[in-house]
This record gives sequence, C-alpha cells and structure tokens, in this order.
Amino acid sequence: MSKVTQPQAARLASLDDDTVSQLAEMFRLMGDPTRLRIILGCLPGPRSVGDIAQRLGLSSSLVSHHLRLLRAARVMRGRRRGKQVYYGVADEHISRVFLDMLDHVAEPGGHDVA
Amino acid sequence: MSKVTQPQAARLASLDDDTVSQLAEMFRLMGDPTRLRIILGCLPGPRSVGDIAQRLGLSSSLVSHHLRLLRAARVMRGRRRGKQVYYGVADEHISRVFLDMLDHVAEPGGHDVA
DNA sequence: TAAACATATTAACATATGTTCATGTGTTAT
DNA sequence: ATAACACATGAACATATGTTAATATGTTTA
Repeated sequence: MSKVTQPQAARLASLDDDTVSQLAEMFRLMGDPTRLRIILGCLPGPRSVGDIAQRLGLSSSLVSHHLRLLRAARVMRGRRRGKQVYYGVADEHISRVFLDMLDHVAEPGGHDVA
Repeated sequence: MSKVTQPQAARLASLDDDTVSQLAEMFRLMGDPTRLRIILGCLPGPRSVGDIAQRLGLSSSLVSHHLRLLRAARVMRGRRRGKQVYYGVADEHISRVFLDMLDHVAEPGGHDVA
C-alpha cells in the first residue's frame, strides 16, 4: 500500500470542498466508457468531432454532447479550424494521468482482502 | 493541447476493450465525491474503516460499501489487523494520478471554445 | 459460550446519467 | 442569398448508481 512524501502530504492538507468537487467531476467524466474512448482517441493529437464520431462509430450529436462536458470540466480543449472543431486533451497533467493508469492496469495485480 | 511521445503512442495503439473497461471502471469509482474523499483521506497512509467513517461523518456501512468497490477495481487494498481492516491506495501509480490531477486543478486554466 | 465490537452484505428506493431524436447555430461554397 | 456541411443544444426516456436500513459475518474479550 503506497504512502506519499512529506511535501505531497502538505498539498493534501489544503483540500477545500471546491477542489474535491472539481476533481470528482473530472474523474466522473473520465469514467464513462464512451467518453474515455473519446479522450484516449485524442491523446495522440487533436481530432475533429466528425472524425472522432466516425472512428468510434458514434453519432456526432453524442460525441458533441460528451465533448461539451469534457470541455467545461477542463479535461479537453477545442479549437475551431474552418468548419471543424478540433479537440485535444487539455494539458500534460491529464495525459500523464492516463499513461499512469495504463501502467497500473498493465501490472499483474493481486486482489487481497485479509 | 498536449500530444504524446512516440513510445507512449505505441502503448495507446494496443488498447483492447477489456483494458478500456477496466480503466473506465476505475475512473468512474474515483468520480464519486464520497469515494474520492475516502481515497484522498487514505493517501497519506492506510486507515481503518471506522476511522474513515468518523473523519468524514459517514456510516461505516456506506464506507464499507464503497471500499468493496474500490478494492474490487484494484484502486485500494485492505489489510486486516485484529478487528479492524486498514485500507490504503493500491500502488504508486494511483497515488501519482491524484497528485497530477491536483496539479492540474491548481493551474489557472482558461476555458476556450473558438 | 456469550457478549461486544468492527466490518460486510442484501434489498429497496430516490436520483442522476447516457443516449436518442429533433432542432438550432455557425461556417464555407455556389 | 441559399444550400450544404459541421457542430451544438434541448427535451425525453430508460437505466444505472449512491444511499439507507436491516441483517449477517467475522474477531476479540469476559
């Protein structure tokens, strides 16, 4: 079971309700399979809404719906280029989170309950 | 908008449905405010169920309920010590995820839609 | 063994959430 | 200006999910 270093613990002490809410909202959004696939698909680089929809076999409407939430929560960002809007992951922290999680899932991992 | 390095992109290519499901489930669990507070409270080190419940003002039943899910998804681990069971974050990948996300939330951050 | 304590489980309910379909807004080309 | 294309939004519905209350399992002390 992992602990945390001293300076990191300091950061954990100053966790107001607002920060926790923001965090929760982000994780919640990442927790839907469809949205997760959208995000993962955009990790290599920005993609247009239509492109995303086509690749994943979803309606543009649905994708747009999800992107609105992800954008509002600052998980993803959108940039207009002519008719299309290209969406990408907001910043490197976010990308890192997914790469860390992939590492975790890749590990053997033993359930234990005692 | 952040991209990803070449070797990381390779890892993204091999994303089977099962991996995505596992990832989604983990994020989903982290996305509930109550569960998130439970996890954050255990980041500094393992805590007993009753301890967690008391600190957060929740019923032991509810805490236990959430811990069962977190344990099953390998987000947290439990170790029995006498009557109590002490729960902690599963490993360093998980801890890192939360610290990265805290960094992200701490940043200024500008919404943009174009 | 029995009683007390800590955690776990089950069933039930109220609410939240993802998806669809229809419609609206913005942008480029004819 | 109108049509065609890309994306966004609103309402409605079916399902999933967090929480509670009641009951059960497991562990230590008397």
